[in-house]
Amino acid sequence: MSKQAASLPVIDLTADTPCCPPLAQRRVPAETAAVLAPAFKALGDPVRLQLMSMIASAEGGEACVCDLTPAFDLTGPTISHHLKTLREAGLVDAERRGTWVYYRARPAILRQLAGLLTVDPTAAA
Amino acid sequence: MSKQAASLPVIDLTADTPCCPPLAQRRVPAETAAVLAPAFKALGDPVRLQLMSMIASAEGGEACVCDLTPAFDLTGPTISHHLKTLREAGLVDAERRGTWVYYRARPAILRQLAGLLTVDPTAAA
DNA sequence: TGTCTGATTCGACAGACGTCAAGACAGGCG
DNA sequence: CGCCTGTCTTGACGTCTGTCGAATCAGACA
Repeated sequence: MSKQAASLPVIDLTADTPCCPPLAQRRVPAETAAVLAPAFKALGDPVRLQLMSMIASAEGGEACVCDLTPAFDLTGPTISHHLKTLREAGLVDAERRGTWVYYRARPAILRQLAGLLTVDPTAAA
Repeated sequence: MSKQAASLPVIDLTADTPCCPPLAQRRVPAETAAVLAPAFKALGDPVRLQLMSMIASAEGGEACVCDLTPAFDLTGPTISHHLKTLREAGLVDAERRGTWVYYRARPAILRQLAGLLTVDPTAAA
């Protein structure tokens, strides 16, 4: 990732984000929207949504790229690109161990997003 | 981007969608991903995320376009375009009453999305 | 009827996105 | 060392997206 920091924010939502009163409870301020929208955007592709699920639901909490790639009818570079998108959105972490690279979900941000979308149970459908 | 459905799917997620065991619990099947990803995608823009919040948190559960538009530094057509995107994603409903058009959130799909992102509280950050 | 206001649609444009092939990089092994 | 396998980066291509101005549609009202 030998790039300048400008293009790769690598959001850290684990800590001081102006987090998550439910979307339907208080109006989301522009700054919060700017921070969280990229995470939703990252989940807004069917392939990435499945990748996210495969990683988050994997045994041991992590998944190897070598297991993810063959699950799709896409080339390796394309999967790698999607994983990079998830990484830059702060949704997953990557770690190289020997030959293989493992991806791990970051539950904190998932909880934030879920909290944002939470709806009062008394609200009608 | 992936495919593009003919034109206006206008997803109805209120009923028979193969809904929502949490993303981290069971791997999301391709069909479910294809149905839900567009909803996340619709929320993946800061303007739409704020629009969604303004609508969902509005008094009476609905918001007039005339109240939404001036909250942004964007033209009317652009706001209208974003609202159309939210509508096509099944996140909101529109209703014209006289001169004004009112938008109303659809809690059911918000609940589905929130459920998908739910994480076991025992999971570490 | 005509006109005014609010909202959407249309047409166009720059920029971003998803995808692939080809190449580069990293680590293991002979 | 060289070679192999797994992963990522680069460069390119076509499509989609966000935005605007202009035109159009829908009601209200005189």
